[in-house]
Amino acid sequence: MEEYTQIFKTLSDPTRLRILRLLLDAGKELCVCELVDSLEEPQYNVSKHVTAMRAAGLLKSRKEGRWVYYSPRDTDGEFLKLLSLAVAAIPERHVKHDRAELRKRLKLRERGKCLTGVQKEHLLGKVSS
Amino acid sequence: MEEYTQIFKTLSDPTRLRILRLLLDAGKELCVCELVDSLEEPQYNVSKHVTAMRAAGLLKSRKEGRWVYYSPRDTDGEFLKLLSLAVAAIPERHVKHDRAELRKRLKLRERGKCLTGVQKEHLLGKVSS
DNA sequence: ATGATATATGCGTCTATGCGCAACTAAGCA
DNA sequence: TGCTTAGTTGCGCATAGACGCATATATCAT
Repeated sequence: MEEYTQIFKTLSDPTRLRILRLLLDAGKELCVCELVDSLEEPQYNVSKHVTAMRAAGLLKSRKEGRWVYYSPRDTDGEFLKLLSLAVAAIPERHVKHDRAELRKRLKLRERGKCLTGVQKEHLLGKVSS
Repeated sequence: MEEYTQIFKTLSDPTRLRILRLLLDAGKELCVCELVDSLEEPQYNVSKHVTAMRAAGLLKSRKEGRWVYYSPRDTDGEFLKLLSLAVAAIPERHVKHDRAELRKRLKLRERGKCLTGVQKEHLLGKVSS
């Protein structure tokens, strides 16, 4: 069962659950800096989380230039399909804020591409300089 | 989101996931000693896990004499309903053994009631005497 | 090449959690 | 009243995981 408990464990962290839900709602791949600005979590943290989710088989990634776009992995099995539906069924009020931040952030795209990094400087994970 | 991450965390342990799946498959409430003999996990361990699952809102319990019967809580919301379907969709080979042990154990019931405690003595959690 | 930028990762720390053991509660029975 | 039995709970240990910080990698621009 470890194959399945691993997936539940991955979703047992608020940041990771928010990431998956945001990606499911967005309907398009998002890069790390867009996730950072939407979730308002430090860059190194978001990066670690998406890496873990990718390892768990929940996300796939695509590198384009300096950017890495993440999206939900195609749900091959019935289990993952139903699990995604469950996550998508979390009432909207829990995800409203993240979605609003994402909408703002997506306005910075041009021709559908992300052209800049993290906008909220205090989320970079660097302290001085 | 903690309300939801808590549920995922609860299912991120193999024993707890097996308990839920077994209860979903059984279609009837099971007492602790029946779970112990089916899962072949120590009694105090199973007890702790079902207590945690009950606290997380996944199970309900009913006491009858010396026995406590557990069953999946009625899934009021869409989220829990889909989550239960996902757990029920875990391929059968992962739960075959537990189910076989449960089938054997249920033969000890009389008039639909459990009349005895843990049969596999080494799972009691007591060591000597 | 040099520097800037997007993302990833290694390390130390702190907290959370699962397990084994032992003691406890509660219900039935002699 | 005591003994047995089904289940629960508190404690200590060991491990796993999340975070912050610093640094590393990789790509692009000048």
